[in-house]
This record gives sequence, C-alpha cells and structure tokens, in this order.
Amino acid sequence: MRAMDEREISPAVIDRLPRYFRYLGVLKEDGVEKISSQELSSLMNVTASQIRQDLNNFGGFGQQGYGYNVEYLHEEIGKILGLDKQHNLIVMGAGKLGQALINYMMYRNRGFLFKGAFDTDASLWGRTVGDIRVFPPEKLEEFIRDNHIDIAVLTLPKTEAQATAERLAAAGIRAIWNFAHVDLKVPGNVLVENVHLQDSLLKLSYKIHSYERDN
Amino acid sequence: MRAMDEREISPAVIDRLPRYFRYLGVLKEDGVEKISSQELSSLMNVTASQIRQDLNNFGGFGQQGYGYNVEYLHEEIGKILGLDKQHNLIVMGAGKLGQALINYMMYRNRGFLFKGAFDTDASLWGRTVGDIRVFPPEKLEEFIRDNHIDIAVLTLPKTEAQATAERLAAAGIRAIWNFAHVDLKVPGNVLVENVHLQDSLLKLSYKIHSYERDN
DNA sequence: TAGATTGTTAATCGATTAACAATC
DNA sequence: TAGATTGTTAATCGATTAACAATC
Repeated sequence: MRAMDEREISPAVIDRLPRYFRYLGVLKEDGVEKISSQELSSLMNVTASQIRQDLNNFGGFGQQGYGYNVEYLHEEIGKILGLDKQHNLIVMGAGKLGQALINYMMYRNRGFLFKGAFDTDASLWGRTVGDIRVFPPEKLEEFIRDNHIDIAVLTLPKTEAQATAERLAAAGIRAIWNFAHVDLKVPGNVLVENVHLQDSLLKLSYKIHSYERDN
Repeated sequence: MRAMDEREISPAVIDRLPRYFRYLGVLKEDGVEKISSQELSSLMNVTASQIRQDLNNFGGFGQQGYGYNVEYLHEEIGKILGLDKQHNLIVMGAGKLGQALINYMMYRNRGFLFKGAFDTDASLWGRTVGDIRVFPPEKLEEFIRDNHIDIAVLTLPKTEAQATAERLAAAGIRAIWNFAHVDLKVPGNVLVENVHLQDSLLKLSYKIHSYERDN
C-alpha cells in the first residue's frame, strides 16, 4: 500500500508528473470523481501499467477494485510538485520575453509570485510590467534577501547569463528557470530548469524533414 | 564508415541533436578547428561513447586518429536538423506571448521566417509586431496557401487551441509549435512540438522540494 | 610506422510493459 | 461474496556505456 522510501525518482517519472497533474485538474473541473489507471491511460496515451508504476513511486493513492479518487490524487500530486508552498520569483532581464513571461505566467499559477524584475537598461527602472516593478541590478542581493526570493527567471542574452547565474547563486537563490541559450554552470545546490526555445524549434524542424524523408 | 539506412532514430537522440549543434556553433565561433569525442564529452557532460553512437546514427562524420572537424560537423548536423531549408511561420494569437516570441525568435534564427500573426481581437488587425502584420482569422487559409506557411506557432488560450489546431491541419500546415496548455489531437501528418511552460515550472518546483526533503 | 581516435559490436544498466497476487 | 482494479514483482525492451578492432 505504501512505498515511499528513499529511492531515487527517475527523471522520466518527474517529467510525467506535471502532465498527470494537468489531466487530473481537467477531470476535476469536469466533475469526474474517480478514475481507473485504465481509463486515464486511454485518455493520456500511456500504458495503465506506467501510470500505476509512476504513482507508486510516491505512495499508494488508489484503492483496489475502485481506482483513484480524482480530487485526492490531484491534490497529492500537487503536494509532490511542491504546490502547497509559496514561491517568490524575480525576472532577470525585462526585455520582450521577460515581460511576456510575467504577463503570461503571473495570473495562471497561484503559488508562484512574481516580486520584481531586473534590467541593466536604466530607462526601464521604476517602470512596471503587469504590476511588477523593474529595478537596477545593484539592488539584486538586497531584494532577494528582503523578499525571500527562491526562483529567478533568466531571460538574458547568453553573453550575460552565466555571470548573472553565478551572482544569483551567491545571493542565495534556490533555483533558476533558464531561458538563455546556454547551459549554466552553477553550484549543485542551485537547481536549473532549462527552456531552450531554439532547441525546441530545431527539434520541430528535424521532425518535419525526417517525416518528409520517410514519406 | 557509413551507417545511414532506414533505422528509426530514437527520441533521446533527437533531443540531443540541437544541443550538439549549439556547442559546435560556439566552438566554431571560437575558431576551434577539430574536436575529439573525448574533448566534446567533457565540455558537454555526456560520455564520449554516447556522442559517437549518436552521430553514427546519421553517418560517419569523423576520422580515426583525428577526431571531428568542427565546421563540417556543425554544417552536417545543421542539415540533419533541416536548417538548410527555409521555413515560413505564422503565429496564432498575437497576445503578449505571441508578440514576445516574434521579437525573440525573429532575428536569432535564420531559416525561420515569421510571415504573419492572427488574432480574434479586431483592435490588433493591421497593426504590426516587429515588422509582422496581424490579420483576422478569416484570412488564415488563404494566407497559408499564398505564403507557403509550414509551421504555426500556437500561443492561444487552451480553450481555443484544439479547434485552431484542427483548422490549421485542414489548411495544410505541416507542423505546430504548441505553447498552449493542452495536448493537441491532430492528424498523424501534422507534427507537434510542445513547449509547456507551466509543466516546466512545476518540474522546477518539484526539484526544489525534492532537494529540500533529501538535504 | 606508431599513436590516436573513430565506428561498431557486446555488455550493462534502466525504464517500460506484462502478469498476477493482494485486497477493496 | 464476486468483480474490479490496485500495488508490486518479473519479463521485456530500449538506451547507455564499455570495449576493441578498424583505420587514418
């Protein structure tokens, strides 16, 4: 029934967690009360076996002969993802992408609070994006400390990204959501999640040409 | 020396191709002429064996006793990724994210040409983002045909995403770069690459809490 | 030629799927 | 209780790493 000990969770499982969370959220909104691994599997296009294996990495959330309670499972996966905690974010680089992320993510994600943005461009200082103020970089360390910032969103040119990442690490940031077109080198206690948009577009390009070669 | 037959390339390999391309681009810019799998491996934090295996899915690009010519390998991986071809793009949804993507991606990626944007908001029609014009949705099919659009960037609310994807598929689009917070159902000949920003942020959140549990 | 390093086969490791006993 | 479906172990499949012969 339970299985949560100190085993390492595989990256493949972690990759799938947000997707489970997303589907369960939709089911919950639709008023679905219970779901079996078989039903969820046909919905998500994965095997029922994989769903049960994945979930059992974190504990037994289901009930034999019944299935899973949608609301409960959604809640529990939310906790596994850390959504019961609050996160305070800053955005490094208040250019087009930084501004868009503030606007795009701010209201969608309860629990992730954008607290400020930083940019070297003095003409942006004091201005607001959404209702987030842009500050000069020299205020960074103080701001991180005073506002308990744990996540920095990095939307800087690749030339500035590495130096800024190091400065963020030194200032005690916990995690970097990296949109810069480089792989960051940071101390092991700073966690990095990359969104390499160029890489993603290149993959799509590959698929197009690979498909054309084969058909 | 060669190995390119009709074997299926694994998704894991495809995932790594853009990263190889990126590192080789930097090496090339830095004037590095040749590199061995061993040198590249320590740079990229992967095994030399994996690099050689990955590359040999597509052919023998190296030379025994020498290594790989950086410029040549960069060029060849570029071709594998389809970067020798031109792609014409439209953006569906000219909101903050759509606008940011146009500005962010437009000048960085030769070969990917943004041709137009579409939005239901009449106040945007005729306006430009970067130098890209925003059109009303009723012009979509005609525009795709006339401009040989092959990729659509989808930055719409999830409620509209699926219907729009179907319309794009019917209009003959080849691929969708999907930023909407849903998994699209499209015919098998339409290729989809997802950028699920919320999922990515949730993964980062998981890592933070998992790290805190373990330390 | 000798040294270096690829291309490729074989061995290992990890992740997915299948099967089924446990149990609600 | 009988039926259903989980939790979990075992079997399979695929991906990564190691090893080495081929060869520049």
